[in-house]
Formats: sequence, structure tokens, C-alpha cells
Amino acid sequence: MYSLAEENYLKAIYHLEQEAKGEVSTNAIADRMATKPSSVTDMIQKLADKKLLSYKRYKGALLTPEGRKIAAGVIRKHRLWEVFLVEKLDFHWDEVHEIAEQLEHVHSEKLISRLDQFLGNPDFDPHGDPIPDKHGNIKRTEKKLLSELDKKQRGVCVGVKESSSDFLQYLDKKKITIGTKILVLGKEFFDGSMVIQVGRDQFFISKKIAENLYVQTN
Amino acid sequence: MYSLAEENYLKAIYHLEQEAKGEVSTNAIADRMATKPSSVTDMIQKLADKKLLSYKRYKGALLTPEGRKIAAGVIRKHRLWEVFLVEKLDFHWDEVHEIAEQLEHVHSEKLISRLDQFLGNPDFDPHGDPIPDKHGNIKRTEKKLLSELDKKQRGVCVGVKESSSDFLQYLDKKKITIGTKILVLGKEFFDGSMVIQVGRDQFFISKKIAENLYVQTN
DNA sequence: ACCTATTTTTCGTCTTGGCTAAAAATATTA
DNA sequence: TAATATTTTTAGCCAAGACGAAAAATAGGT
Ligand SMILES: [Mn+2]
Ligand SMILES: [Mn+2]
Ligand SMILES: [Mn+2]
Ligand SMILES: [Mn+2]
Repeated sequence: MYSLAEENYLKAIYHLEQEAKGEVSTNAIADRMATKPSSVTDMIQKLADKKLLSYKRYKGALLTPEGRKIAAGVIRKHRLWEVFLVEKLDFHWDEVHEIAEQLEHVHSEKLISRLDQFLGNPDFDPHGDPIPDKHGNIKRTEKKLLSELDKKQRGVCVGVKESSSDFLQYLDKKKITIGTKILVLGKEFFDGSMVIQVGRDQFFISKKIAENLYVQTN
Repeated sequence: MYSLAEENYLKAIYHLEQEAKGEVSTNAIADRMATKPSSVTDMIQKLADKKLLSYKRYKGALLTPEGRKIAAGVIRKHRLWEVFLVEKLDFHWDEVHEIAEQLEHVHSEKLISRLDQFLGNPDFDPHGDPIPDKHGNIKRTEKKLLSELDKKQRGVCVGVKESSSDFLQYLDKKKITIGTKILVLGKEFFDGSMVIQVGRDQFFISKKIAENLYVQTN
């Protein structure tokens, strides 16, 4: 059984590995976890001793299969609890993350398998992120950022990259949620801004918005 | 926001106050928490500094209203989660306590009020223990131990004093659960053992069993 | 190749919540 | 009341996980 701190480090490193593809640096981990590099060094040495990641001084960290499995398990729990909060307790998708940060550390195989079943074995969390199965495998789907679409292309919103409250509330205001169809009416190459159509509404969005919305194109 | 350790101490002291009616001794707390008296002294001094209990050296501890409120809040969460596990996730009543010990420390007012609502605002947990309301008030009901009944008296099982797995599984084997009607056929004064009728079955129970089953007589 | 800036590690320290051993206070019993 | 037993507290120590300051390694620029 791993401690709360260990689980959080593994989770952060797992996410950073996805994003950066390769060794994860001490500073990157410190940034992500809002902690100091010296603390990170201590912890990755400890995790290396436990064979949860491989680490050579000054060379960054890489999860071992075991470390990856632990991390995926924590992420699985986080996302299942988020589904629970939204689907069963009627929470809004911008309110669930902080609570799931706590719930993800409850240790019980049986609890999580029963919860999974209770929720109907969902594949995605309320933000469109895939839920790892009990072995830690994730069903990766084809998705791109809205910002990658060109004029006249269509996409269906399948997820968000950021899930800050501010961003999610912006999306709500614009009536964009998972499953919403989006048509790119125009794209400005100078600043990456777009004009899009959502339902009957047409409006302007900044590059920053377009870079944080995942869409699927068929 | 209080730490996991602080919450567990407050909860233990709360329960000991109920049982013993009066100041709670250092040793009693240490026993209940499977820790050492010296550790208890440290913690109760810390809790006294925070005004969660009153404490004079060598005189034991008594929760302040604030301390009692925190403790009742933790117990409320514990019991609501137990209801969730049994009612929604089909756990057996002997499996839920350990998991609830973890879930009770998740901090979110909104989570617990939504959970309460989702469960239909239950008054009792799966072991028959009353669930405090959001202000920490408990609906106390008239109940006595089965061992207090005399020959020919009837009672309805409304709770268990112990909820160890062994005991609960024993009760299952004997088809006794919350709501079961029990008739005392005989009582041996020498050792406190009884012969009781449950449904169509008649059988012998030891004093230890009778002292851990709460019944209501009408 | 050398100097400098950046990143990472090391070292000493802090807080929380444990522990043991010894001292002090209280309770019991002769 | 005095001696003894029990309970409680104090004092010193430990491990986890954080921190800042200083040292070491690496990366970049010339
Ligand atoms: Mn989340
Ligand atoms: Mn999510
Ligand atoms: Mn319980
Ligand atoms: Mn219970």
C-alpha cells in the first residue's frame, strides 16, 4: 500500500510522461505538484528504491511498469469518482476534481470494482478523459485539439485539456459540453483565433480556448 | 480543517464519553486507538490548545461543544458512507467499516449533503447506529441490550454493539439482522446464556452474544 | 575550450504523529 | 499514614515529507 504522497507523485509523473514523451525532469514534477525541487529529489529517490521508477542522478525519472500500474490505478479511481459525483450526486463538471483528489486515495479493490459496476462501467469521465481498466490499460481514442481544425471542418467535442473551473464555466456559457457539435466558420492565422458555430449560435473564440478543447472528426 | 489523526482522536473521545459518561482517561483513549498513552497525552494537549476539548493534567479529557461537533460530523460521514456501501454497492454489513474509516475523512460539506440526499436521508446506518444530522444532533432511541430482557420477553433487533466481522457473520448464520424479532425462551442466571426463538428456529446463545445485540421492546 | 546560467542534488532543519524510558502524580492497600 | 501500584506526563528519539541554502552537475553561449 502506498502513501498519499507517493500516489500523488506517481500520478504526476505518469501525466508528465504522457505529455512530454520521455524522462520527466525534477523541475517539471516540482512545478506540477507545487512543491520544491529538493523535495522532489528526495521522493524520486525513494520511489526508485521501491522500483516504481527508474532514475539516474541528473537524468530525470521514468516509471517502471509497476509504477505505471499504480499511477493508472489512482487515475482510474479519480475518474470513476468524478463520474459518480456528476452522474449520481448531480455535481457540475467543474466542481468534482477537488473532491476526487481526496477520494482517489481510498484503498479498496472491491470498492472500486463495485463502483465501476454501479456506474455502468463508464469509459470516460465527465471531462472526456478515458478511464483506465483494472489492469491500467487505457483505450486511446483519436482526438485532436479544436485548434488543429481548419475552416469548414466539423468536430464533436470529446474532452477538455484544461479542466479549471473558469474554463468549464466558460464552456457552459457557450453551451459547449461533451458531445457538442462544432463547425469552424473561420480561422485567423495571425493569432489562431476562430469563429465557430455551436447549435444556432456563431461566435468568436481565442486560440487559448481552441487549444484546450478536444474534438473528434469523422 | 482538521487532520486525519485529529479527527480520529475526536471520534474516539466522543465514543468514550458516551460509554463512560464523564472525563475520558488517557489510557482509555490509548486502548481504543491502539496507540500508546504518551502519544495520547501529546495529542490531547494539542486538541486542548485548539479548544476542541478541555483538559487538566492527570484529570482526563472532555470535548468542548466545538470538539463534539467535529466528532459528530466525522461519525455522520462514516455512517452515511456505510449506508451507501450497503444500499448502493451491495456490500455486506460486515465489510463496510474499514472502508468507511477512510471515506469519513474526505472533506466536503457539499459531498456529504448530496450523499445524504441520494441515500434518502437515512436515520440509521447498516448496524443500527443513528446518523447525526448536519448540526451533530443524534436522535436517541429507546433500546436495550438483549441481555437485559427476561424470559418470555420479546424484542426487535435494532442494532449491534460490536460490529466485528466475526460477530456479524455469526448473526447472519443465525438469520438475525436489523428488524428481526426475537423471543427469549429461557435465561440462565449462572452464566447469562439464553435460549431464544428467531423465526421458527430456537437456539442457545451465550451471554457475550446477548450483550452485543440491541433490541427494542414495545 | 571556457565561462556562465540553469538544473539538480545534498545538507541541515522543521512539523506531525508516532515510540520508549524515566519521572511525577494519583490511587490503592496495608 | 506510609508503602506500593497504577496512571499519566515528560524527555529524548524516530520516520515521513516538506523547506531553504549551498554545492555539484549539466547546458548554453562565445
Ligand atoms: Mn479531475
Ligand atoms: Mn477528469
Ligand atoms: Mn463503522
Ligand atoms: Mn456502523
